Amino acid sequence: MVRAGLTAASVVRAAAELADDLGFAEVTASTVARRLGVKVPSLYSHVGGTGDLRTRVALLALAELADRAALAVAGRSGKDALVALADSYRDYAGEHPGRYAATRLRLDPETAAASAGPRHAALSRAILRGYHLSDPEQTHAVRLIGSVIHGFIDLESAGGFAHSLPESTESWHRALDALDVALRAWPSSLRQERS
Amino acid sequence: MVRAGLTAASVVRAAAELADDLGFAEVTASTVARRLGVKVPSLYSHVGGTGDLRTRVALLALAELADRAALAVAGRSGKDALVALADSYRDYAGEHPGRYAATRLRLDPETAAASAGPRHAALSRAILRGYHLSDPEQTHAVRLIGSVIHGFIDLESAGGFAHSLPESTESWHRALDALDVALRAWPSSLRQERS
DNA sequence: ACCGCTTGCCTAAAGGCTTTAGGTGATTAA
DNA sequence: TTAATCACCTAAAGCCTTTAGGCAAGCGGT
Repeated sequence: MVRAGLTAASVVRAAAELADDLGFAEVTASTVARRLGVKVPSLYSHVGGTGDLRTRVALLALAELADRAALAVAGRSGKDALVALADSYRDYAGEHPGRYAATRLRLDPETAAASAGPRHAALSRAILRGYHLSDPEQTHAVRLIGSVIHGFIDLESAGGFAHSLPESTESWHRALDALDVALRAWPSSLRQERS
Repeated sequence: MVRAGLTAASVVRAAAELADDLGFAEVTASTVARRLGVKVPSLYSHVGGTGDLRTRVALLALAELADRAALAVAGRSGKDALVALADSYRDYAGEHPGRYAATRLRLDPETAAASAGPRHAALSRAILRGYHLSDPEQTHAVRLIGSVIHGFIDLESAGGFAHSLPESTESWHRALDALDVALRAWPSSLRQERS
């Protein structure tokens, strides 16, 4: 009997590839074992089961994405940095749809705190250095940036913009232009205005 | 043997309630049958199975949400209309988290076209009457509005903003203020600018 | 080189979910 | 009242998850 040489890492890698190929929902002990050419119970020595497997893929994706985003933002500022950050997310989602979907798995607070999640928040905050917002307003702005980026990618990947002109990439550029405008003219004091 | 009086509609209603209580992922033939006090195979006369059940919940939610949104927007214009539309989405997601999650189930194109989905798009477009954008720019703007609203609600419901000040409702108001600013100063010709 | 120990991967088995087939009793209409 | 319909049932097959326990591959010590 030739041993397959499984490790926790190799199992998770296979799960991540499977997620990208077939969708994150297809990541189960069963499908991963099949892909590895191994019987299902063999996974249980390396990984806790289907739930644990998904969590590990999420942590992997979060970390990979944070690495990419950090690299993209390094050496840029202002709108340049904003666009680089946003593009790194969208590109990652395009290349690794399953991993990106994994990114939004609900993690328990303890796991979330130990994940790369906080690095993502820190990157958004760093970008805002170019926009000169007060500290509490920065938090609101971080949330807006996250909403636009995540919301667009999610709708796009769900096929919301598919097969309808104009190109969704064009809309993406417009959304980032608009976000940049909004951040520069941050409306913290305009709350009372009527249109 | 007392008959339970199931109909397709009553089964879907039970499924929707179950989604709101336990999460959309818990909607299965099994859990719904349990909630209805009925054996699993009994559902198959009324509904096609787990997949069909989820699709029907999605269609129900899409229709309910479109009704609410249309009511909210009626008689308003400009920023008022934008805020009313956005709030109707967020309020619905708050009251019916499972149904809202169902809203983002991938439907096959035919089903999607027959759903209330197009009404949602039409509502966003209607709102933009107050912002005087050219037709192709309207499409970009519709996508941005969807991204901000959906992205925020999704991150909020995933617990992304939980337990960290300031209040997420405050951020929501800021995001809509910023969106209003962005729509009024729509950057269709500023694409070349550097920050 | 051999021997024993660790441990990786296996088979077996229990329990749950999905879905189809076919039966039985409750309701309805002649 | 009785016959027909149909709502809900039991039975059964197949897949997935997870635990328990076995066998043999490959390592460390001699």
